[in-house]
Amino acid sequence: MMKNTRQKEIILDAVNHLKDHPTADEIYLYLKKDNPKLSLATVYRNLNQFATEGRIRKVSVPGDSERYDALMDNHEHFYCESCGTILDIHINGLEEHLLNHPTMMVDDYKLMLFGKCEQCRTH
Amino acid sequence: MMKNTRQKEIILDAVNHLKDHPTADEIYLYLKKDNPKLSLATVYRNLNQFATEGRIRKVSVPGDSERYDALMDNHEHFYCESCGTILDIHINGLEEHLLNHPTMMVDDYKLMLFGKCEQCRTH
DNA sequence: TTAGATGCAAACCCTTTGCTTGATT
DNA sequence: AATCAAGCAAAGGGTTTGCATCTAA
Repeated sequence: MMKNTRQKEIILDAVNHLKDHPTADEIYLYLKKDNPKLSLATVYRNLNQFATEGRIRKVSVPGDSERYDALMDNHEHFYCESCGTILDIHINGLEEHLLNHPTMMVDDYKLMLFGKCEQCRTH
Repeated sequence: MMKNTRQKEIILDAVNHLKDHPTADEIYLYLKKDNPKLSLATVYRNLNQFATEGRIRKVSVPGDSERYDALMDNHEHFYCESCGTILDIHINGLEEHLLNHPTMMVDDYKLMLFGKCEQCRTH
């Protein structure tokens, strides 16, 4: 069975606190400041464990590091091609649209939308 | 300007011929049989070039190698979690659904559907 | 006390790059 | 002849793993 460690606690807190879909390395650097002995391997191991347990989610950006998201409700991701920000967005009726394929039994999906965010479009 | 080489020709042919969304390495091994001097770097370089030119498409599977697809029409991908096969599928009205977000200007998207394919469900 | 977690460094895997040689235009 | 591409090997970057030590239960 799983043990509760200080590392697990601060890593999960960090994903919750850094709401911008951080990479493992960003989480590591963020925590390293106050926890100088923390190791990157521990960050990876725990993120993987949390993801397996369904406590957080991985967000893949093609050709880039894996990112982590503590928001577990139903939402999509928008990747801004100018500034690299990942925004959470909602698309009405998408889940039903995707899971109700006539012949395929789809039980999950990963979607990434691309474009320029509001900020980058107007500045 | 770009030069026409035998390597470019056979690599593009291979992606067209191997319709199962092969990885760079699979393409390399497939071609290596008849072209023993072919190098993996050449395969990668040309696949990237073709993708940039819009002649083929990259298909990302989270946590796996990049795959390549010569089919350029509008379709989605279904990843079978049992056998690893990637199937081409069509989802009616999806493009409009995704590109017509009320506030975001979405100009592209990547979608991967997950489940078990017909084969794996019935055997 | 002991199973499980951490830290560290090394290993891994996929992909890209530097450089010399080779081929196309 | 000039330029671009190929081949090879080495480097790169992100992620995982082996192992000794440490810590929660």
